[in-house]
Amino acid sequence: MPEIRVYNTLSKTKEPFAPLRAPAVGIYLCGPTVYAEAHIGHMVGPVIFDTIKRYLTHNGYQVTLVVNITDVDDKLIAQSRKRGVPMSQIATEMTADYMANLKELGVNQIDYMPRATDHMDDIIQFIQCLESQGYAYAVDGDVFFEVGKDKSYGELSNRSTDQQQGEGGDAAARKRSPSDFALWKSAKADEPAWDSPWGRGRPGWHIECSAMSHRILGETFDIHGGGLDLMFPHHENERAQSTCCHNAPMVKYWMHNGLMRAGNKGKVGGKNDRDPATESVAEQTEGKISRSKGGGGLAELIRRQTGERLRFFLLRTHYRSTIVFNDEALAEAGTSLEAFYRFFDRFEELTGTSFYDLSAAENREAGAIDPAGDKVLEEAAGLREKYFAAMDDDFNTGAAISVLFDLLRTMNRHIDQSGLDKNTAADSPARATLLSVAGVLRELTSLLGLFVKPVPAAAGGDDGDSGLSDQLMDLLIELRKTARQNKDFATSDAIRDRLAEIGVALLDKKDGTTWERTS
RNA sequence: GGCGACGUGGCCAAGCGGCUAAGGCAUCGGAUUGCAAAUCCGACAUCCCGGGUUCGAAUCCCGGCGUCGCCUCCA
Repeated sequence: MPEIRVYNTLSKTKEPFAPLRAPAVGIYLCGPTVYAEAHIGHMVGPVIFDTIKRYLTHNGYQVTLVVNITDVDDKLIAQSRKRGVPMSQIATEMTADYMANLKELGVNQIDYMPRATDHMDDIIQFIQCLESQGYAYAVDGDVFFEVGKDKSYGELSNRSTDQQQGEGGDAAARKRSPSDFALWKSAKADEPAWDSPWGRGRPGWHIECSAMSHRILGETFDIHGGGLDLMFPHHENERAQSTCCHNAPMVKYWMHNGLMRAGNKGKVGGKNDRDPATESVAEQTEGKISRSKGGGGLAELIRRQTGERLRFFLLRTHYRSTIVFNDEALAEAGTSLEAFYRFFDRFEELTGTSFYDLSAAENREAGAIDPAGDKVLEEAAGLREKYFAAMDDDFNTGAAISVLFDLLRTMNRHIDQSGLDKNTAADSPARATLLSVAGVLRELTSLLGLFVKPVPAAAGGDDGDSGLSDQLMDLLIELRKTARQNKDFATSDAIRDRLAEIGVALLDKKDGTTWERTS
């Protein structure tokens, strides 16, 4: 098995990936607290871990990926009051929004999405486990974790306990130390509540992750992921809870993805002439993206940009680095994606087969190709190696994607140089070579969750009269063809220019002219 | 104040001590095309600054400057 290396936040180094119970791998990714619509930043973790699971699976591992939904929390209660609807309704709505966004981005590798409210028994048992071992104490219906009892507390986020502020408010008086945090919060009269040994109440923020990861993945599991902003206090507290309850390490590898930032890098013309009415959310709020700053509306963003473009945009950069997000950057990602779509068209024209219908290799070994002296295949085999080397190295999707472009060039060059066209014999070696290399591209892009299905036709379609548009276009192309044959280029160019003005591009190719919408 | 990340061509972005510093966007040449588009070929960086370690550093260390994040809710 090839060596995969993973950056572990706990050790601050890349470590060889050696799962506890290979080939089984357990991954727990912190999902959202569902009190508001998701924003683009919420997708970074799901996309990278979806990709990581695809990659590990391809390498022979059997991965269980868990993404939790935290559906009970102070913010949900606040939202519930504000809107005058039950907390559960808000949770249901926002969970649906989150899942719809995941689907649009091609995130389909998640095995479990446990909800905190479905695991109250596990949560209560977990707190009892801590209480019985002296790590937790109850005061007037609240239960707190005593941070001072955990000697390894702070190791993950690299802080000492005397730096901790801990939550203030009315709970402060009941805590033994300011850095202690709530495991269970007693409920006020109008708050959602569950019965517990300490009275009616609800879980604190971190305990649901400890309880649910334990329930599904066990006391110690392989990978725990989440955004960098969760490292403290969330993950530090989770780790303390789980480690103390089980007297065993919680996680072998802690992986944290970088955060996304909104910004105007180009800023030609400065900020003054921006029109808030037409700007995206990202442009309006420079700096950190968060719900409290108005982030959100991801569904709308997806509608404008397509999920694939967003996924590609996220994968272009290494998962641990900060991504500056704005419409220009997204547009650039879209532009570079076009080269693939054009190739897919070209491929289909030449082979009569849709790239999307090619089947990806089952696993890493099965995908290997035998060049048998073919220069083009040798090149492709080398590029495939390069791709895997990049992915083996802490899932370097950015470097891996560069290989995709190399592969594209290899194939286009091969088509150009071999003179392949749609009349080439089906059993010609040049065709076979193209199909082999395309097979590699299919394998490598599937691993990134890219190009799994054709992009929907350009927005603003023809609705009812698409048949008519096609017929009109056929007519215009026919007329222009005649003009060109008569060397009447003034007419042929006029047709093309006028069509361009109304958003239709004509593309003259070897064996005919095609058209497409440009706006 | 404490902790941490980052600074690579016009822009984005790989690189983790040693091949000619990936790839994308943009730009400029060339092939191809009636002209375009697409495609292919080629051009375009010594890596924020200053020291140091080393036979050798974009890559390690120290010191600056700059940007950003966490320390309170946050993917």
